[in-house]
Order: sequence, then C-alpha cells, then structure tokens
Amino acid sequence: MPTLRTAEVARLAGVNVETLRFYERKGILPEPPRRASGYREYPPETVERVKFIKRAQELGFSLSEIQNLLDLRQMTGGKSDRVKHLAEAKVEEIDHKIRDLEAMKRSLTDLLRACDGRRAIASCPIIESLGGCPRCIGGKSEPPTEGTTP
Amino acid sequence: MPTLRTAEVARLAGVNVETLRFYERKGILPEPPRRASGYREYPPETVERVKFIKRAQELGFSLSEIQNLLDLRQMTGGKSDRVKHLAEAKVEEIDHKIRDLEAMKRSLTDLLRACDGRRAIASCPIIESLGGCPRCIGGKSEPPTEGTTP
DNA sequence: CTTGACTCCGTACCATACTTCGGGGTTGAT
DNA sequence: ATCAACCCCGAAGTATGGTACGGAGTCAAG
Repeated sequence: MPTLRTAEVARLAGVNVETLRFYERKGILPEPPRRASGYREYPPETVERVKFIKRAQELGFSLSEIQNLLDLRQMTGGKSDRVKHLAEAKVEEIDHKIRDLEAMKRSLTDLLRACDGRRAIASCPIIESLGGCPRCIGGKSEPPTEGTTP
Repeated sequence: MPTLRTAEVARLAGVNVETLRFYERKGILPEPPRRASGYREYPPETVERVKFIKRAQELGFSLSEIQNLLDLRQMTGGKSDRVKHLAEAKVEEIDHKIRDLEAMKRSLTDLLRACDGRRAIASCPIIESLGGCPRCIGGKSEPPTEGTTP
C-alpha cells in the first residue's frame, strides 16, 4: 500500500478526517500530492506524524511548538548553529518537564504510601512538588513549611 | 503578611488578576474569605496553588484534571480505595509522559550529536520517538522503515 | 450506469482557557 | 475630602484546537 486516503490516515492515527485538513491548513501537515480528481494521496508516514502530534500535545506542547520540533528534524543539513540552539533549548525544556513530572509522581506515591499505611498524610505535598520551579519569580522564598492547613 | 489581595496573588503567581476570578468561578481555586466590602482576602498558599496550576498545564493537564489532582490531595482521610485508584492511574499516566519525554529528548540529543559531528542525520528520529505508544490502535504494525523522504 | 461510500471545499459552530470592557464601590495616603 | 489605585461584577471578546454541516464531485462494485 503505497499511499493512503484521508479516511485511512485518520483511522490509523485515531483522529477525525477534518483534523487532517485542519492540520494542513495550519501548515503542520505538509500538503500531500493529489490525484487528478483532487483527492489527497498521503504517504504512509503521515500516520506516524499525526500520532506524534497528538502525543506531543498531551505532553504540553502547542501545535506551533510541535511544528518547530518537526521543522528542526528537517533542518539537519543547513546552518546548524540556529538549529543547535533551538534543539538545546528544547532539550532543556523537556528536562524541566521530566523533573517536574517526577516530582509530581513522587508526591502522588507518597500519598499512596500514606493511604496504604492507613494514616492521614501530614502535609500537602502535591502543590509543593512543583514549588521549586527555578524560573519563577522570587526563587523559592518560603522554606518548605509544614502545616499548610491548620 | 497574613492575607493577600487579588493583585498581590496575581503578581506573585505571575498571572492576570482576572485569571484568579476565572479559576474561582471554575472551582479550581476555593472561594477565599471576604472583607465586609467584598474584597477577597487570599491565604498566602494560594500563590503556590496557582503556580502549581500553571505548571501542571504546561505539563499537559487540563484544568479539570488539575482540579482532580488537587482534590486527591485533600481526600486523604476518607474512603481511601477510590482515592488510591485515581492516584495510581495518575501515577501511570505521569510515568507514560516521562517515558515519552525521555524518548523525545533522546532523539533531540541524537540530532545534536549529528550536528556536532557535522554530518547529516540518517533518519528522522523525532517522530519515531513517540511511535511506540502502547495505547495506540494497531500496536506498532509497521516496522521502523528507513527512507522517510525519498 | 447507478448507487453508496468516500472526497472535496468553505463556513460555521464548539469547548477550553482566558482577557477585555464598562460601570461602579473601597482604600488609604495626602 | 479627594483622588489614584485598587476591587467588585457580569458580559462580551479572543486564541487555540478542533468538529459539524451542506452541497457537489469521484470511485468502485454490482
């Protein structure tokens, strides 16, 4: 199967047909070749591209950020300096997300341990889990006090 | 400083004043006590709560998901079973996000290594980085073919 | 050569997450 | 007392990311 039609791509990627047109209008999917009739003929890798887009959205990236990520991937021959910068910034951003997700996970597993232990948890760790965000204003002015709701 | 006014909370949390009212309407911020005049008097931890909300959004959670997370944190005394289930599901979800972000990071660092090496990268790893998503339809039917743009 | 499924397109509509507007009351410093 | 700066509210507007509609053309099987 060399090429796919819209309904096939949509089904395989788990999205609505209209979403494909929408992405194309937005420039996040390249315009596929057409038959004489005007029907789109998608290359099969489109499916993976769409899946990537959907998943990246769930990871907190906007469509325009995702577009940048995808462009990055294509630009590997040209002026590497700008690409390198962008990629490095993205890596840092991703690292930051990973760290915060790990903190969130930790506070949830703490919560679970407290449930298992059948005793109430002392503090409210979930919010604190993202409290140490380094790019924020005051830079962690308050020490991690206990007793948030007395 | 025992309580804060809207503008103070907004400034400290890095959001618009109206966002606080919006969150309150949505129920994601609890209604703070008021003065006789109607002015809100926020407890200082509101700032951390709002920062948490903003960051959790950047990690791909919607406001209603965030509300669930925050509720979870409060429910640690009651019927632990449901709470436990929810928390466990959230931990899995977070793990999945972490794994995918790590895959994305890996493919970006690969890209960077290729840049450093001053040679073009062979394949298109970024999209493949999220290709192995287990909850997707066919379950990775296509082998990772090379030659994406012939 | 008809029929039903699929495709095209533009436009309009929807949900989420805010932001702006407009008009009026409160606070607190001078 | 006055006045800027702040606060209140409801309602309307914006941006993003789609989804639905409707009318017309296309494709492939019978």
